[in-house]
Amino acid sequence: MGSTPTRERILDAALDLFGSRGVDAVSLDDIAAVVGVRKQSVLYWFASKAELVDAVLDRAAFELVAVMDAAIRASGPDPLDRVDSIVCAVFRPVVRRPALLGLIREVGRLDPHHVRHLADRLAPHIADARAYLEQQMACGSLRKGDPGLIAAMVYATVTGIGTDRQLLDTVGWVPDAAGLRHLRDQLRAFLRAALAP
Amino acid sequence: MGSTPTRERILDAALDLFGSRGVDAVSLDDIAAVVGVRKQSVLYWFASKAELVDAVLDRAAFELVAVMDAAIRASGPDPLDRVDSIVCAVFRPVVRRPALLGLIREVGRLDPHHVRHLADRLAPHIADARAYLEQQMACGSLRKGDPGLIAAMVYATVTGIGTDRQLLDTVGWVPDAAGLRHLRDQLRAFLRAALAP
DNA sequence: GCACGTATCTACCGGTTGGTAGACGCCTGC
DNA sequence: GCAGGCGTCTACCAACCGGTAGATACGTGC
Repeated sequence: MGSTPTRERILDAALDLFGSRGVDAVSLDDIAAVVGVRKQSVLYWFASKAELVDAVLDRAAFELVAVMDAAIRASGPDPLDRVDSIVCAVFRPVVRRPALLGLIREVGRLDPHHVRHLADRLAPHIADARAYLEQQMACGSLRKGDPGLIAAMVYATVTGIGTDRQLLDTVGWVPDAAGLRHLRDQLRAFLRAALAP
Repeated sequence: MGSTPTRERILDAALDLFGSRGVDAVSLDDIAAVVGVRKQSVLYWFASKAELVDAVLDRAAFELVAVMDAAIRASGPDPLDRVDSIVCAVFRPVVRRPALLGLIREVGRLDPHHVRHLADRLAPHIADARAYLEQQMACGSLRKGDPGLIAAMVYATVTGIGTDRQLLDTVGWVPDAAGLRHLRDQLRAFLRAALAP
């Protein structure tokens, strides 16, 4: 098939399948079929399904953290603008690949081992975000509140919107290019109103 | 075992297991073991796993809609108070049974058939909520915006908080009785700030 | 030419899955 | 007492799961 190395194509296919259908509902055969290879070749690159799950989680977390870091570095000093630009930056990969957030949301149902694995990798970034929010609240640039909870609510709102497309359909929203921009701007206004001091 | 009829105990156990681990990760044997019966007795009451899934979804949707309806009837005319009392009302069953929202969020990964089944059941309530929001926005009692999206964001925020306990742990929040009240009040303030005109 | 490492394959294994067939006990009406 | 429905059971099945073993093709260095 393509020239991309097999290992990368396996990670790619696994991310999409795990994220959209759930880890337990996807067999190694399913992944192999997408890649155009046999299950045993998947097990050649990843010694077990658990190891593949870890690798996929690593990659998804890395990609999202990279996107958010870039957005933070590119944004101005105002914390509301900063949240705004993070949302915009995260929105693009998320609507292009709904499986990304779907996968992260899967974590809660996996073995505690996977949870710890991902938590360790994200811990420093979460601590940074928390410290930043705390500081901005202290100097009055953000509504006061528990920074951990505020971060959790922003996360919950973004992931909820990003992953529940099918449920969004039931409230009468059909995703097209203009609709996506509209959705993103509504979400930004929603968060801005909730966080302004 | 208990005096509750087997069928009800099966639905109960299935809701908890499906919601916490995911439908595909739960076998009929798992459910039967919790109920204290053999898998074949489960298949006596529900002709197939798909039929059981439908019944469980029906029940969860019915329970949540009933709780929200009661909260709406008990609340005053102010739309912000109404949202507030819905959040409070939903919060209780949700923290007591995290599987409830976990199950509803599972819907997106299931067969389109299940999605349609649930959507049909919820459609009238969603239409009501939408019309109500539209009216309150028109007369200036709520921030203006796409009512479908506003509803979706409220939903996303509540369900995100309700279901991502393990991820919340990673941002440093441990759930106890006082913490739960704290979380609920933060969430109410968050939504109130986001929806106020 | 040949040994070696790499990447993939076919063939298979034990265990588990959702689902079927049929027997067993138990209550109830007659 | 007994016929029949009801609920649960044991026994089984084909399909599928993750994973192992071993063969095959294809370089590449010597």
